[in-house]
Amino acid sequence: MPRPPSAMRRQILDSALLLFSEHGFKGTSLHDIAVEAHCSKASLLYHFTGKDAILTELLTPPAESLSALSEELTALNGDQAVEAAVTGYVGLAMRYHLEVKIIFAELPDMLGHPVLAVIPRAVDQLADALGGRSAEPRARVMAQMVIGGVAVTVAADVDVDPGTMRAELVQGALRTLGHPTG
Amino acid sequence: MPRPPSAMRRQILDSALLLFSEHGFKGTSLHDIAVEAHCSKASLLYHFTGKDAILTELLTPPAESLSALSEELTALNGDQAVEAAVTGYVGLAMRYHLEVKIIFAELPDMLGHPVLAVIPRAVDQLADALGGRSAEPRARVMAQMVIGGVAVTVAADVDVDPGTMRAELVQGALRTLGHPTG
DNA sequence: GTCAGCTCTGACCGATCGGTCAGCTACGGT
DNA sequence: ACCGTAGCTGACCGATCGGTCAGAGCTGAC
Repeated sequence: MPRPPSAMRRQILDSALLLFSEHGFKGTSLHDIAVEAHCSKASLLYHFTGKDAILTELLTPPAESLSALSEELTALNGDQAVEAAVTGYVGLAMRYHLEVKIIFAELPDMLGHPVLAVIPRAVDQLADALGGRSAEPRARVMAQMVIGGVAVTVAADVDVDPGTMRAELVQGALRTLGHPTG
Repeated sequence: MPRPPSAMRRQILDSALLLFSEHGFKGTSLHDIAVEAHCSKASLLYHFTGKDAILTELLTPPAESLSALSEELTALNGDQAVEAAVTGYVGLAMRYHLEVKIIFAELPDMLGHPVLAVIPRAVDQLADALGGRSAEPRARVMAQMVIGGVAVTVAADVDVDPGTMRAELVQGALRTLGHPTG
């Protein structure tokens, strides 16, 4: 039964993303992925060096995007930084909502993963921008609340169209931070 | 090395709570708990019928508290409901922050657990109160954002004293929801 | 002294885990 | 027609998982 030759690799990644986001990384076995992708377990390990390699390939794009965002934010200050941080983070969270779910599902074990090693620093910079470069407890708590709130909301199954979701998340985050909504 | 007789059971629960909150339920083995509690794996299964029974005993108090809160909220409306929901939920989340971490770490698998079967309904009622009994997309998104934001912030290791944390979480949640802070 | 019972343990079990390996099949180049 | 190689697989491996079981050790009642 010849399948289109290069399709299997993509299919494995899609199946793994779905299952990881649904049952967690540790909660998903190679057997589960093989069944979902309609191939054998050995075939997974032909295309990928191991279970970890699948996760790495899935999480690399969002990790790099988050790093890039945090770099851009360092050049901004004040309201500009807050607004850019909010819209940028909301956009990333929505684009990679399944990956976000995987990452947040198994913190802090996930942060030990090499490909995610950049996250703590990126999140720190993000929180710094969200808090308006302030060291006040209020600012730090609110930054954490926004980061977590957006991540969980995006990972949850709220039946709202994406456009509304994005707009409400941005405005909600700005309100949380005590910023006047333009 | 004879230990005070009934101390072991409590010690097992404390060790399990710590490890579950740190590495997740699936990420913690009975061996890990036994090492942390300074006893044998077989001893765990003398005091508890299984790994699940340990989790059940840990999660029952917060689950019952959440149920009780959601019941109280049904009697309130408008601003009263919002304020009671915010302060009640923030208080619960802080009191049971380790348990919250465990629950949020492995959603939705955790929701399949019998002792947590009450949560979806309780959260729905909580979200309803937070959203001011409105069906608007904005209200539902904001309710989810508050629930998730508070949970993640409380589960994270933010170095802020509990009093400040509680006050900021309540005010932040009210701002997120667009409520005037008294 | 001795017996009953609570607490605790080492040894062991089947199941499942991630991963390895030899080999089958199909196909493109020559 | 032949062959090299990419794609894929069943069978198998050691490790670790949650859980079982017979019995050791201690303690209080009589």
